[in-house]
Amino acid sequence: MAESSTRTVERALVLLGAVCDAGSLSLADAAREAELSASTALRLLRTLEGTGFVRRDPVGAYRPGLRVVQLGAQALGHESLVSLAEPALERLVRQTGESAYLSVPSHDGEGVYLAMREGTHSVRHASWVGRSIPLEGTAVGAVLTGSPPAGGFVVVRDGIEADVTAIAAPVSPGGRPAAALSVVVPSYRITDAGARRIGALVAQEAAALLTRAGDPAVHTTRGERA
Amino acid sequence: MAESSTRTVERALVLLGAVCDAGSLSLADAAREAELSASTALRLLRTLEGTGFVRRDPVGAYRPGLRVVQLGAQALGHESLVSLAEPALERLVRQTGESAYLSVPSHDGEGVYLAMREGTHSVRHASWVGRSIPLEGTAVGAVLTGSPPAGGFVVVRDGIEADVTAIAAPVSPGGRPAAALSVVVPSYRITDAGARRIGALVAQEAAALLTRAGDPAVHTTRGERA
DNA sequence: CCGTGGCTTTCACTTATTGAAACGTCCTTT
DNA sequence: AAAGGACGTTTCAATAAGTGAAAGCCACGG
Repeated sequence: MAESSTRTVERALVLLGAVCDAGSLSLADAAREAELSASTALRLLRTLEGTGFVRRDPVGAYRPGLRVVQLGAQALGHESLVSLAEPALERLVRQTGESAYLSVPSHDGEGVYLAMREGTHSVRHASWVGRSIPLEGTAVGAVLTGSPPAGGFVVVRDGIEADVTAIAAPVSPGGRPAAALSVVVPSYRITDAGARRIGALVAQEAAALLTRAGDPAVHTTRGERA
Repeated sequence: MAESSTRTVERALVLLGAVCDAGSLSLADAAREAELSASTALRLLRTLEGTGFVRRDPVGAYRPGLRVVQLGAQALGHESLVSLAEPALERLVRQTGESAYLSVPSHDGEGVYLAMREGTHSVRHASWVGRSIPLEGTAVGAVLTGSPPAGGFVVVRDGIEADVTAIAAPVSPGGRPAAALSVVVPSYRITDAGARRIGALVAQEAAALLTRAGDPAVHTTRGERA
C-alpha cells in the first residue's frame, strides 16, 4: 500500500526534475527524457509554467522557474542541519585548507550536498550545493549507508572521482546515520597520515554536531490561516 | 488558450508551495491551505513524498523535501544573473555598509529575492534569499513595474516594512526591467542626501550589470542523453 | 521545392482522480 | 469515565480528467 501515487503528478515532477537537471530543455528533449508523448509533456510543462516552476526562455526552451529557486532557498533556510553545520564546515576548512561538505541521503539512493565550504588551496575540490552524488563507492555513501566506521571516519581514495580522496564521517543522531560531513582532497596532496589526521577532525566535528543540536523538530512553524 | 492546465498537478504544486511556505504542515492544515479534501491532499502529498519533494518528520508533519533543496540550488546555480550580480552586491555592501539585494519579478505579481549580501552594520536589514516581497508600495516593485525612474533609482521610506528605507534601481536589458538591485537601510540612519548618494551607487551598479553581461541566453546546457 | 523535425491543437477513449463516508486512535472536555 | 472532536487513513462508485494518436503548421536545410 505504499504504492499510492498520482501518475499525472509524478510525471510532472519528473519533467520538472529533468528541466532542472539540464538547466535548459526543449519540449522534445524533455518529453524524451521523461518518456512522455509530446502532447502530454507540453500540457504538463504548461502547467508548470503557469505556476512559475518552469519558464520559457526567449528561444522557447524550458528553464527552471523562480518558484523552484524560491522554494529551494526557503527549504534550505528551514534546514536546521545546514545552519548547524556551517560553523563545523568553516572550522574544517580552516584546519585543513580543503573543501568541506555536508551531505544527506536523497530519496532515490543517492546523496545530495546540502552545504559546502570551499577550501583555500588554489587547487581544490569544487562542487556545488544541490549536486547529486552516488552512494556506491564513495566515502559519503559508506558512512551514510553502512554501520559506524571504525575510528569514526571513512577514507576513499580515487573513488567515483579520479584523483581525489574523500574523507567522511557520519552524523548519526540516535545511531542511524542521517548526514555526512566530508572533506575532499586532491589525492596527490595527501598521505595516509594526513588522511588520518583529517579523518579525526571530521569525525570529531560530526560527533560534535549532535551535542550542539537541540531537538531537530524545532522549527518556526506558521500556524495562521483559519 | 493560455488556460490549459492539469488540475491534479496544479493542486499538487499548491500543496508543495504551502508546505514549503510553512516549513512544516500537518495533513489537515495542508488540505485546508490548498482547499482540498483530506483524502485528496493525502494522496497528493504521498506522491510528493515518494518523489522526495516533501518528507514527513518524526511527528508525521510534512516538510519540504531534499528534492526541493536540490532543484532550487541547481536552479540558483544556473541563474546567470545571480553570479553576475554577486560582485555588484559585494561592492554595494562595501561602499554603504548596508544590506544589498537582487530581486526579480515572480510569476504571481510579487518579487523574489534572488541573492543578497548582508550589511556590515550591527543594526542591519535582514532578509533571505527566496523571500517573496510585494511589488506594490516597495522600491523594488516601483523599478520592476514602472518606467525608468528619473535619476535611475527609487527611494521608498517606510514602505511595506516600517522603519526601513529601500533604494532600488532597475536592471533593464533592452529597456524593460528584468531585475532590481536594491539597498535597504534602517530609516533612522539615513538622510535625503545619503539616500541620493546610495541611489547613485545602486543605479550605477545596475547599469553596469548589463554591460558586463553577455547574451543572457548563454548557459551551460547539457545536451547528452539520446 | 520537398522532406524532416519540432511545436501545437483536436478529439474520442477510458483510465485514473475524486470526495463522501466510515473506521480507529488519540486528545481534550465535561 | 464517558462523550466529543480532530486527525490520519482506507474504501469505493461516479465521473471528471488526463491521455496519445493523428493531423496541421511552421521553420529549416538539402
